Order: sequence, then C-alpha cells, then structure tokens
Amino acid sequence: MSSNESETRKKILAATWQLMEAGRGHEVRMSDIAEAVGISRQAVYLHFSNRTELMVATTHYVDEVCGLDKRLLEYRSATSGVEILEAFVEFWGNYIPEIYGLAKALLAVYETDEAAATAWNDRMAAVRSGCRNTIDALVRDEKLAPEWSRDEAIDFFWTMLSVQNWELLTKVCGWSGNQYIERMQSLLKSSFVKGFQKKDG
Amino acid sequence: MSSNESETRKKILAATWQLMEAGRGHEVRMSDIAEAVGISRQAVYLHFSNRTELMVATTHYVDEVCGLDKRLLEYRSATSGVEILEAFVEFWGNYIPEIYGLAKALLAVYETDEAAATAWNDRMAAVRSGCRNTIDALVRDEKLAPEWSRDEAIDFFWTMLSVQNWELLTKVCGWSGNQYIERMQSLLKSSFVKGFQKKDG
DNA sequence: CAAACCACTTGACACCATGTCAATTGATAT
DNA sequence: ATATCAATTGACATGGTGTCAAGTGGTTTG
Repeated sequence: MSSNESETRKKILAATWQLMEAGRGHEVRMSDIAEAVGISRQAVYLHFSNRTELMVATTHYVDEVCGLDKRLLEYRSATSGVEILEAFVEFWGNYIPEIYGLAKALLAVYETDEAAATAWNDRMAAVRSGCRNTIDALVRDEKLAPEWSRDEAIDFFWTMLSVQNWELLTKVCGWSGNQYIERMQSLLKSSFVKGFQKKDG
Repeated sequence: MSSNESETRKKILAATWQLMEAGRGHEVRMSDIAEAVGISRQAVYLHFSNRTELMVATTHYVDEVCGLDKRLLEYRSATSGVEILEAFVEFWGNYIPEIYGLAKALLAVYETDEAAATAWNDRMAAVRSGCRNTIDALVRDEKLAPEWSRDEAIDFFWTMLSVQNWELLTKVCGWSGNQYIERMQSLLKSSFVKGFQKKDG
C-alpha cells in the first residue's frame, strides 16, 4: 500500500505540510514546494495535477501521519456523557495545533477552491460526528440541559470547537493550549449539562 | 465634508460594497467594480491607488452608512450588567448580517493583505471594547462568575461574538438570526453571570 | 478667446502565479 | 539494444493587478 506510493510523492506531501505549517498557509507556491523537495516545479505536476489536488492529498497525508482515526477511538474509553465531553474537548484541543497550519491554508482558499472546500468539509464532518456522539451521550444520561434540543446542542458544540475559535483564543488572545481546553470544557459543561455547578473560584 | 468627496468616488464605494455583499467577497475584480459604476478600470485607480486602499475605504464607508457609532451608543441605555450583556449581543447579532459580505471579503485577504488586516483589526477592536464594557459592568455589579478573571472573560466573550461563529451557526447550521441571538445570550449568561439559573424548558 | 485644468478614456505593457506542452536526459528493467 | 519511466529544460497561454503615456471633452480662469 504505502510502499506503492513513490518516494518523491511523499517528499512533496511532507514538504507541502511543513511549508504550510511554517508559512501560515498562504504564500506557499508550487515553486516553493518544488524547491524544498529539490525537484523542478513541473515535476510536482507529474504527481499532482494541480494545486488543489496537492492540498487535498496533503490533508489525507496529515490525517494518516497524525493517526487521527486511532486518536478518535481513544477518547471513547470515557463512559459517562460528562466524561466524554471532557475527553473529546481535550483530544480536539490537543489535535488542533498539529493541523493548524494546514487548516489555515485550506480555509484561505475555501471560497475559491472547491476541492479544498471538500477536503475541509470532510474534516469538519468528522469533528461534528464527535460532537454528535458527545451530545447523544448526555441525552442518554438524561444530563442535557432542558433548554437545548439535541440538534441545536450539536450545532453549538461543533461551532464552539471550530479552529477559528481556537485561533482567536490562542493566537490572538495569547491563551495557552491548556487554558483553551479548561475554559472550553468549563463553558460547555455549564451550558449543556443539566444542573451543572460551576466551581467556586 | 461629505460634499467634498467626489460623486464617482462614492459610486465606486457603493458598487464595491454591493458587489462584495452579493459575490461572497472574492471574485470581485477591479474591472467588475469599474463596469458596475460605468467607468473604465483605470479610472478606479484615479480614486484609490490599489485594491487594498479601496477595501479599507469601503469599510469606513459602510461604517458610516450603517451608523455603527450611533448604534454602539444606543445599547448603553441598559443599566445592569446582565441587561447590557443582552443588549450588546442583540445589537451585534443584528449588525453582523449588514456587514457580513464585506467582513467575509476582508477575512479572505486577511493573511495576504496588510491594510485589509488593519481595517479588520480596527473593527474587531471596536467590538472588543463593547465586550470589555459589558464584562466591566458585570464586575461592577459583582455578578461575574468567580471562575473567570476579567481579562479572560473579555477574551472569551469577544471570541464567542466572532463573525465566524455567526457564520457557522446561521449560514452552515441554518439557524435564524433570532435563534443565534437567544442562544448566544443564554450561553453567555450561563457562563459569565454568577448564580445564573438556566430556565427550565 | 485661448490656455490651463480636470476627470476620464484608450491601449499597451510589466509582473507574477498557475497550468500546459514538447523535446530531451539518464537510469532501470526486459 | 531498447522500451519505459521519472525528471529536466524552456517556452508559452491565461488572468488579474498595477503602471504609463497620449488623447478627449468640458469647465474655469487670465
């Protein structure tokens, strides 16, 4: 399978990822990538028919390297709805930094680039399924605050966990990753969990 | 003052705004704008030295036309911290749709376009000052939940009110404007207001 | 009345990134 | 020996921004 993939192809994917993480996504030209790999610009087109296809492939590559699937399974050892909520927010808060550069690159071209949008939507659908799983666990425990319908709660939960919110809090406001995780856990529990008591500070 | 501004300049600004609102921000070329106004592409450059300057000027134009300043004052008739929170979220929730197209356009070029980024940052600083005002009113009333420091609360409040969150909830999840306002008010109260009791639904 | 000025026009062009095409090289497999 | 394959080189089309120079038509001013 993976031995089937050409070495150069992998080098291109790795270089693309690295440049995007470093360069805030934009400003990464095909020629930059080629130069980083040590091949000609045209050689990149031998492996990926255009910039979009390269970006989508990079998304999949990153998923694979980071082991998204495995990590998505891990947090499910939690049992109660509240524990699942905490574990999922923690998982996601730790995962975002690893994919942030690529996420930013995809978002930057989201409006103009259909395939990039598709790749991004796939990713977001995966997150949403984690949110659905969490809210359903709260419903199962009869712990979802009564003012929320299931579907609205999923929408809101998913929105709160957006990469943009993580970006605003950590990159713009200067929060640490743990601060993000703790505050987000606290906010979501106080909003969604019936009878949840905020801890006294 | 405003009589000083050339008619053509105003036409360009109005056309730019209208095209950006309509066209999701991207895809609006200098030639599109010129055509909409009924002048040559080069004539646009007689009024704005480049695309960026035009966008920044459009931002100011929209602020003026929408009366941002006046509307920011209005919601301050509210007295208690909780009332201010509600009024501010309502004001902002009603204001976003009017500036959404332009906001999207500015965000789309945020990474690559320094002046657009500056214009956007100015706007966001204004929102942030509304958030600060609100949280300070809660602090004054001794109503801020003890787990939050003032500064963290401001950061979080401001993040929650981002245009991106509004976009995800209304454009992606399909929420109505009122749904956004009510849920956001409820969320922020249950997070920030000490001893706030969620209503039984 | 003529000169200067003004907003605008026309057309050409440089720049830069993406993507295409054709001809060529050099190594490996048959 | 030869076919194949990855990669190279160089040229070129496209599309949008921004620049430049020369010209036009109407209004103001000496």
